[in-house]
Amino acid sequence: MTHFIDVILPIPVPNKFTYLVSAAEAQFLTPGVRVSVPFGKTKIYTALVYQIHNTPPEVYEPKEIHQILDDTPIVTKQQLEFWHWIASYYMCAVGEVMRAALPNAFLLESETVISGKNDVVLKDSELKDDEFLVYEALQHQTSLSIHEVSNILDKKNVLPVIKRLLEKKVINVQEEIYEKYKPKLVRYVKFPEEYQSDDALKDVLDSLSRAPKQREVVLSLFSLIAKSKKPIKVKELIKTSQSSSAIIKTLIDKGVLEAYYLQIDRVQFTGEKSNTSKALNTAQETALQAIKAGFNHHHTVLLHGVTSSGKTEIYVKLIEEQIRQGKQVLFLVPEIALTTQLVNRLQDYFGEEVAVFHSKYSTNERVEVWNHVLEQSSKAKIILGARSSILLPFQSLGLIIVDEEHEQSYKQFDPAPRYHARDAAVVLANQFQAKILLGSATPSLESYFNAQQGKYGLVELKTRYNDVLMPEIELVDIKDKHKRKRMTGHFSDRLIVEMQAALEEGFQIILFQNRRGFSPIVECTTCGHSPQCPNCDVSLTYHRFKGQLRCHYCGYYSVMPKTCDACGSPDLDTKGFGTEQVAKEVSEIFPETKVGRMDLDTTRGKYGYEKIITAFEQQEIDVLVGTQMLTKGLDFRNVKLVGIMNADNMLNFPDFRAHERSFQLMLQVSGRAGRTKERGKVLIQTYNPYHNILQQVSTNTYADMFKEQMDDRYNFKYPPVYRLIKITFKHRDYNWVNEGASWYAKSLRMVFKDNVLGPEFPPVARIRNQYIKHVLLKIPPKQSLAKTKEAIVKVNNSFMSVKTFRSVRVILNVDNY
DNA sequence: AGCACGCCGACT
DNA sequence: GTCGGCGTGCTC
Repeated sequence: MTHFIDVILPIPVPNKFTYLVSAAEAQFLTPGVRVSVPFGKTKIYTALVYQIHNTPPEVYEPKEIHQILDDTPIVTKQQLEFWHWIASYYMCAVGEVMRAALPNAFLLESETVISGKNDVVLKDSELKDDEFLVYEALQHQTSLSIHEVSNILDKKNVLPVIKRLLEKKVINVQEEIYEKYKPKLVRYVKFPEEYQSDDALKDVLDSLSRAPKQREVVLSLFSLIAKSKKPIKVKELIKTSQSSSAIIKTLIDKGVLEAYYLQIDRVQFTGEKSNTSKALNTAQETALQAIKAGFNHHHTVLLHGVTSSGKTEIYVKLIEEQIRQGKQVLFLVPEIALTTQLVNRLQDYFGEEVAVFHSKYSTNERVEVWNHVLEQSSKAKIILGARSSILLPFQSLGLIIVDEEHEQSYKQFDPAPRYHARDAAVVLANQFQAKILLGSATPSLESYFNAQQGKYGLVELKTRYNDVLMPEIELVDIKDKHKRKRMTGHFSDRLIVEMQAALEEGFQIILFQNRRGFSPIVECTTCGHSPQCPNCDVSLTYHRFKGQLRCHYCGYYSVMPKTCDACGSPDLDTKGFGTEQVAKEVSEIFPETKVGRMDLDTTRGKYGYEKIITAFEQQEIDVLVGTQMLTKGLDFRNVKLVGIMNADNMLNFPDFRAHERSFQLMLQVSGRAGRTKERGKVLIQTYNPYHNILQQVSTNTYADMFKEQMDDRYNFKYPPVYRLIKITFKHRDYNWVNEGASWYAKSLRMVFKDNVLGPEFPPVARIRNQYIKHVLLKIPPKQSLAKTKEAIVKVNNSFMSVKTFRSVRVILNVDNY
């Protein structure tokens, strides 16, 4: 009988691929094991075994696999099932989910390597210049990668040269694959067997009598060993004996010392765990009991707890319970880089049982966390991570916590799979029969709606921890202030007075402006021209610090012109304002204060963000100006005043969730004020203080906001009432995008009638020289999702079979909000 | 996604 | 006349 395996390849094609295996291989292989397989004419790819069977494919001759890469599965059955759910729900290929899930180091790639044949002797004249260079290089090196060849020849396309060399039988070509994960090894030293007795040691010391430094090292090692049984690191020995690695090397070469290596984890927890979690106050205890009760009827419970109500302590209690039962816990956070404080707190309670996982980790670090989770190691009982951590190989998941569940960053936008980690986590939890808790001070409408519909349990926590009062929120009418000339730059007299007071009392201030840069656009006062990005349809943003105009979409920049490009007039005006300008104005109004800025520009480096946070925590900064980064669950003790510079630009954003978002953003920023005894104050500057959302923010009435927004969503058929799928078309050619999108929309309309919106150009219709058009599909509450997606796939297939449209990129985005 | 194959302009 | 550019189509 012949044996075959179906494998998943990490590429965006919908189908699986079938390979031929021997009986022995079939016996050995299980789903979830990696194999390397030949694919296409030359390449070798890493594939994942999906199933083993005996049905030969009908229309093609399968290839044999290249090699088996694992003894045991690195991906669990549950993961494979979950991947398929993601692929089908979010309309992408399983291969794309695989690519997103597996740490890069698991995906071995082949590299074409060429080597010289030593028996050929050629006359120079037989080779062209390029060929000769390669030939010569191979006389010195045994092998060269394609990349190295291209460096030698200093050009991109070297394949023709290699082809010619191959034809002239000067070289051999082969594909090499290599393991990417490298365990981290640390060098240790010990005395070799023969020197371990005291007598032998004495001899050694005598022999080193004329090498005092070396003698010193031997004595140091001896005393270190006497002190503890632990292995001695080379580093440690160098330090205690005050020697150098050269001296140690000499001793090792002499055979007096012996070096050996041990594998260690890259990510290690070094602190102490305090072992006891904090006792809960009455409100928290009530909430905890309510959550537990909720779990009796629902898999999912939504915890709506106001800012600084102590949600984390409740989470900790729930986690403890799961750990006691030997279960794994997944703690999802919006962006891990912004939650250093939370990591520290959890490690205080759980020590090394907490594993952190996020995209900024190096690929080797990710492999280690992956393996810990897979092996149910004690080092990964609690996984704290950003959205991609739902893709880890859990074995015994008992609880998922989704903190700040309203956060947008749970939704993946650009490469597929475009999944929403919160929603996918609900499915994942169900798969494990685990519980899932969604927590937020400002729940998303969809979660609150689900709770109201009885799909989720709901627990509300309305008092702040330690009975701190909610901050007092004041709306400042800047239209009126402008009229009465009470504005200094972008600061109203009210804001200045409050800032003055807070600074005098020694408190810190946070100013929120949801726009980076100095001022968004530059405009010529004579002709009205403003400089545009050459690659995108946007005006460039002025960044004063570097004297640059920059594009926030593609990264293009140019120097700030002295005169208008269009008419040559020197009168260039700046319109609107960003964080940089706010910071500058603060230093002008309060010259004595130290101002810090937190936005994408200032937090770019790996630790850029932490530096600013620490500086603010240690009160080296008095006033912190920032974008929405400021809202991410930071806990600053000494902030009394929060100023929102301009509420209107958020409210007027063209998106059906602009109001919901503004409410969330403003309340989250407000929550940064007055986290200790002193009651905090929030000033919101706006042109329209009578806007309902602002009223709801100022009275902190989530219920009103929810009711009013839900009315809109019913009326205008938006989520959570209707579901949305956004279809994006991209191409370099304007006409192709137009025609493609229209054709597609027309086909969809045949099935879905009025529930198809567009095609429409987005506000920025060209990014990186690609034109963009959107079609939006609204799905009524009772319409089957599966059927809808089938119909879309059908339309998509006929679209792809039209030759002229094929090069238009089509992106399907399910739940694109 | 790669990557090979295949068709057109700017250079020896 | 070739080299090298990029546009199309397939991969078990």
